Amino acid sequence: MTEFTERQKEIIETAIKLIDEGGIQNVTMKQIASRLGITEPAIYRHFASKADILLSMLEQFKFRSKGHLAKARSANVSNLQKVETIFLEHSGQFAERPHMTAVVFSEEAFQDDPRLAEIIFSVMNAAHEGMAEIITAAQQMREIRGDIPAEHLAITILGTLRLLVKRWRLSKFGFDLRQESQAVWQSLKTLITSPLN
Amino acid sequence: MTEFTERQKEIIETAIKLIDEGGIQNVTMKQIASRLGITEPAIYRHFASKADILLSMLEQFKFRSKGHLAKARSANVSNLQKVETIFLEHSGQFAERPHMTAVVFSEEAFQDDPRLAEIIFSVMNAAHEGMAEIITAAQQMREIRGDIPAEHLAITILGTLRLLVKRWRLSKFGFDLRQESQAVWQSLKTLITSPLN
Amino acid sequence: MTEFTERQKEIIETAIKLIDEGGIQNVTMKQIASRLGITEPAIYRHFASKADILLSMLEQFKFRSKGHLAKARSANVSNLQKVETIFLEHSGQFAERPHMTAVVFSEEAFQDDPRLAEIIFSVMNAAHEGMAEIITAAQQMREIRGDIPAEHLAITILGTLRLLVKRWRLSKFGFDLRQESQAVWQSLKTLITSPLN
Amino acid sequence: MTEFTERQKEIIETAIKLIDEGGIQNVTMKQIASRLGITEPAIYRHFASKADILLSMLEQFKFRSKGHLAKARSANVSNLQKVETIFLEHSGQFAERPHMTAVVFSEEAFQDDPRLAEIIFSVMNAAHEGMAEIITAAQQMREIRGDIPAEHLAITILGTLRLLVKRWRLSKFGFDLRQESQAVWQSLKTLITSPLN
DNA sequence: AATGAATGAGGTTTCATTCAT
DNA sequence: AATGAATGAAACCTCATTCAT
Repeated sequence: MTEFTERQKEIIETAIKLIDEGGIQNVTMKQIASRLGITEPAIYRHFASKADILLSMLEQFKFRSKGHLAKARSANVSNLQKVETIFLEHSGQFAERPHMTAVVFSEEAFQDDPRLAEIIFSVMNAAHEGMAEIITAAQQMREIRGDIPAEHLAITILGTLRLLVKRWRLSKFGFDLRQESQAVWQSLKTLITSPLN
Repeated sequence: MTEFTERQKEIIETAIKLIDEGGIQNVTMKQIASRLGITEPAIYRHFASKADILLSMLEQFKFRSKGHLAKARSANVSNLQKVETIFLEHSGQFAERPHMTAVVFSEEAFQDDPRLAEIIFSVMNAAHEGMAEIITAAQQMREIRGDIPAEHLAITILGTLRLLVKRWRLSKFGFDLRQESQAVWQSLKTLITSPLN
Repeated sequence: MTEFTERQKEIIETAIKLIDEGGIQNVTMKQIASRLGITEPAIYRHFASKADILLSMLEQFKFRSKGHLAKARSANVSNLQKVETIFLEHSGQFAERPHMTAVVFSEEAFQDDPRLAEIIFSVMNAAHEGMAEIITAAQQMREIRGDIPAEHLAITILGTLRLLVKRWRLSKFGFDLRQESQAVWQSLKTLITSPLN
Repeated sequence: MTEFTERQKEIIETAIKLIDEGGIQNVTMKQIASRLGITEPAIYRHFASKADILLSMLEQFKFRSKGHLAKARSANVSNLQKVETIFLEHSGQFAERPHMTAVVFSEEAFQDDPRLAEIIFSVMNAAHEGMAEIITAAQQMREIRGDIPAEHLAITILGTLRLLVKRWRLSKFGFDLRQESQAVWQSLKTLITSPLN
């Protein structure tokens, strides 16, 4: 939605990297400035405040997440495949930008600022609701087993994804996330499709 | 393991509450002191540093987690029931001490201190390995379906638990965690036990 | 004296308004620029420095004050009427440009810059001396009572004017300054003309 | 009313001196600290914020002003003498603490902060109303001429006092304020007592 | 076991100003 | 005549910690 200037993108990117390296506490105006080779006040030409930087960062993340979800939903494939797409594209997004995992799991640190907390909340909710909806449809089409509430399956699938990414991060990106996601997805698929009854 | 004095327990408890209320950034010596009605230097009579407080907090958490795991494993019940016990007791532990959920999800904030990060890592690992081990045994006893790697099932079960607790927290403890855990567990059980083939 | 370009006049006017709204501390290059819809560096095309803006503002004020004083003195009327003219024209000047009252009462804020302080000092002195001179003449002509030093009467008259304007300002311009000045002047006139002895 | 510790008194005193020397803009935490030979953070042990320092300063001033007014009013003397007492004690207060004049005339700079502005406003109002009340009583007792509204006389007397003090300050305390106040008061007394009619 | 006073390091932000364009 | 990007200095304030008592 919002357009960012080159410098703004650089600043956001730097903030993400800093979170990755040392958590939210590591994101200081001084650090951002020194990484970009400018002084602290210079940052204020591009963002009104530090909170604005984080806000923009999360909004960008929200925007992308929404995009992935919308794309998956509108695809002309079976509902089961939509679930697969969401699962794999989501993990693919992280595989591409490993730093970003730090942001997602720093959620708790954003609970401080209501505006930031709201974004986190809405992203999680959108993912959950979107997923539950597709699963419900899949169950009606008998693509996914119907003996388990869609809500529960949504939690299970997203929870699995999250923990997988978290473990990848804790291992310091020590395995191939894409490959592992594929394997885990096969297991999830087996779980949720049999028995079809 | 380690014994704590009354004051130390109070301090740790206060730190947990502060994390709950405003994240790690909310945990300052000033806040802790004012909550306990003492001055900041007084805290140093009980802990050598702030890091030590957090360390003790996490060690306590680790100690309890280990206890639950060990208890579940040594119980004289089926392996499937052991998994159930771990799942339900874990969520029960959170239901009893809602503040604690904040600590678990603040993991990321501990990553900059190697000692703290290590504890987080080992708790998560122990849970994962313990779970995988029990699942493997269950699969051999044909209590849990064998067509899916135990590793994946462990991630799915623990991931589901984590996300459920996270959602409980985000909802500001707006639903009955114990009840919901029971329901979700029934779904998980259905998923992992059928088809037995 | 000095001629100002249109932009310069706008800048000075804006500075006055800003002082009115939030005191001297509110006068920043950023504020001035944003009010005029230009950028900060643009201001430097019109004034060499911020101090120069304030200096021009005060010089303009000094110029006008001098004008009023000179006009009153050269008028072909009684000395008492000259005093009246100064009193009423001065308050009329404020009634017309209420913002300006803020500048007069921010005098103190100008004391750290010697150039600014000098202007304030000379304006006040000119008013005082001019007033005292006219009063002395009036006393010689027996238009104003002679039992009180002209110096003291000057302080009383100017002090009354100042406090009246100050009260008008504190009341947020809540009464009609012109009308009130007329009334107060009648009282002052009564005070200084009787007994003539 | 409020009791201050020794350090708090020192800090307030330092702030007053700093205002005296370079206006409100000169009052910085760094300046205060360096004058007291301590570091900036140390100040925060004694006052929660810079605004609190100024607030305390003004409250102290308000407290003293109220005291002088109350004392004058309750004295067992004629109303005219009460007016005299207020006039002379007020100027005496300044003569004793010349720095304080800077604070009074920096009023405008306090308009920024509503809490500070409120104090200034209430001090001025109390002085005005107290004065007007006493003058009214004096007029009823025929101690002060009755042909002029008490309100106007109050403005004239207080305005004279203010301008006198202001001139003393602008002259860099170049004359004896007490002596001059005495002289000016004699003039004022002559003005407001004759003719008694 | 606790306090009062203080500190060094560092946080975010604002300010007047400069410079290349 | 004006802008976009930047800067050095300085503002207020917070943090974990220390030390004498």
